Parts: sequence; C-alpha cells; structure tokens
Amino acid sequence: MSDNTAKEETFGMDHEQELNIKQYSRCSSAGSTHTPNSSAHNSDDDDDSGGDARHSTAANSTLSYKERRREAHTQAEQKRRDAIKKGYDSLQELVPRCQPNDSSGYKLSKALILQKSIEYIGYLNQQKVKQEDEGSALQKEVTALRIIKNGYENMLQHQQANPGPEEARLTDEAKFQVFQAILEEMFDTFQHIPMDNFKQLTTGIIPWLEEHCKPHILRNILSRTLQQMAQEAHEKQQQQAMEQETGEGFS
DNA sequence: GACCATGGCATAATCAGCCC
DNA sequence: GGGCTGATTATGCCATGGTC
Repeated sequence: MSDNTAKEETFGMDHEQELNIKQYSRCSSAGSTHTPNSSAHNSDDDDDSGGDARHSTAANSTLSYKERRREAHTQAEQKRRDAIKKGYDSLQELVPRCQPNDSSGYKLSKALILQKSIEYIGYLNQQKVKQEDEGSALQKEVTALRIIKNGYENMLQHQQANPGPEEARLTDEAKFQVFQAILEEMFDTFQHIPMDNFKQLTTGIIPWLEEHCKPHILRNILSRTLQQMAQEAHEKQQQQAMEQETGEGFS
C-alpha cells in the first residue's frame, strides 16, 4: 500500500477537505522512508530555520506544510462548530418551550436551549407516568365491571334453573312492587353521581355500586317492601272480612 | 453571548524497520 | 512470515484570545 493510498483511506472527509489534505501530504513521504534517527524530521517543533542547506530546505517545506495543516485544522474545527450549531438549532425546533413566541426572531442562548430541553424532557416523563397511572386505573375498572357482570349472569342463570315451587312464587304484581321499590331507592342515591361528562359517570359508578348495591342493603329493601306488602294485604283482608260481616247483617 | 482562528493534547491508524 | 516498536499522520475535543 502506498503512502497516498493509506492517507485516502484514513480520512473519510468530504471531497473538498480530502483534496486539501492530499495537497499538503508531505513530499518526503513521511512514515515510509524515515529512519529511527530521523524521528522528528517533519514534526511541528522544527519550524525554525536550520544551519545547513539540507535543514534549510526541510524548514521551508515544513513552513508550507504547517500553513496548510493549519488551514485544514481550521476547516475541520469550523465543520465541528457547524455540527454543534446545527444540533442546537434542531433542538430549538424540536422543543416547544425553546421556540420564539414572537416574530422578532428572538433566539435563546445555548445554555437556555439546554436548560429548557432538560425541563421539557422532565415534563414528558411526568406525562408518561401520569398516563400509565390512568391506564392502570381504567384497567382495574374494567376488571371490576367484568366481575360484577359475571356475578349478575350467574344469579340470572341460577334463578332460571331453580324457579322454586309454584305456590311459593310471587305474583307478577308483587314482583313489580318489589322491583319498583328497589329501583326507587337506588335511584335516590344514583342521581347524586356527577354526570357532567362520561369520565365522571364512569369513575363515579364504581363507588356507587360498592356503597349502595351491597347485598345486605338490597336485602333490607326487599324485606321492608315485603313487610309493607304483607301489612297491606292483611289490612285489605280485614277490610274485606268487615265488609262481608256487614253485608251478612243486612241480609 | 456567539463565532472564529489557533494551538495543544489524546488517540487510533498506518507504515517501515528490526528481531525471532 | 509474523510480532514488536517507534515515527508519523489524521481526527476530534478543549482552551484561549480576539472580534462582533
């Protein structure tokens, strides 16, 4: 592999810079013809003019080499600064809090761009956690509602499979009265659930179910209603008996 | 405060010479 | 031929001083 070929493979720069580098490749082909005793032959330290003719020639070429090398270095440094600046510009475009809020072209300092970018990343992290919590809560609600639904389905199946003896069954009118009493009482509490929007309704319905639809509450309502119905039936029966007695007295 | 030029420094890659 | 070593070079980062 020749010296120039080795340099071309090493650079990986843009074409312009690559040409520039090629131009100041040393004509002495350093690295290929040096001897151990000529170690610092073209180093940066020997730019002073030497005493003999050979050293003087080397100094002249070194001066030219140094200038070209300085130019290349400046160019590379410029490229590096451009890349950094491009990064800051991209950051300012991406982060909403870094964007100027007026048309005056106001530009934040680099320190502010970094600071506000850090704040924005923190904000995004908080939002992520919040959304994960909300998702988890909704998942729990779905699970609870599924359990309740399964419970009611089981109750319904059991009721249909075991309707009970004929004489023990309530009349449709009695069923309606029980059903009506339960619904009226439940509605009294249900209407206090906030329903300004769907979210309020869904988040309020679970606590309501847990507080007002417990089995012992429903049992109490049922018991009260049945007692009331029995009382009414008893009074009705007495009234009919009295009417019957009165009718027989007149006959 | 941003930008630029410059020099210093560290590191990796490459090459030639030397030795086994 | 392959490993080791020293020299050289490219590259990138950082510090400094000057300018706008």
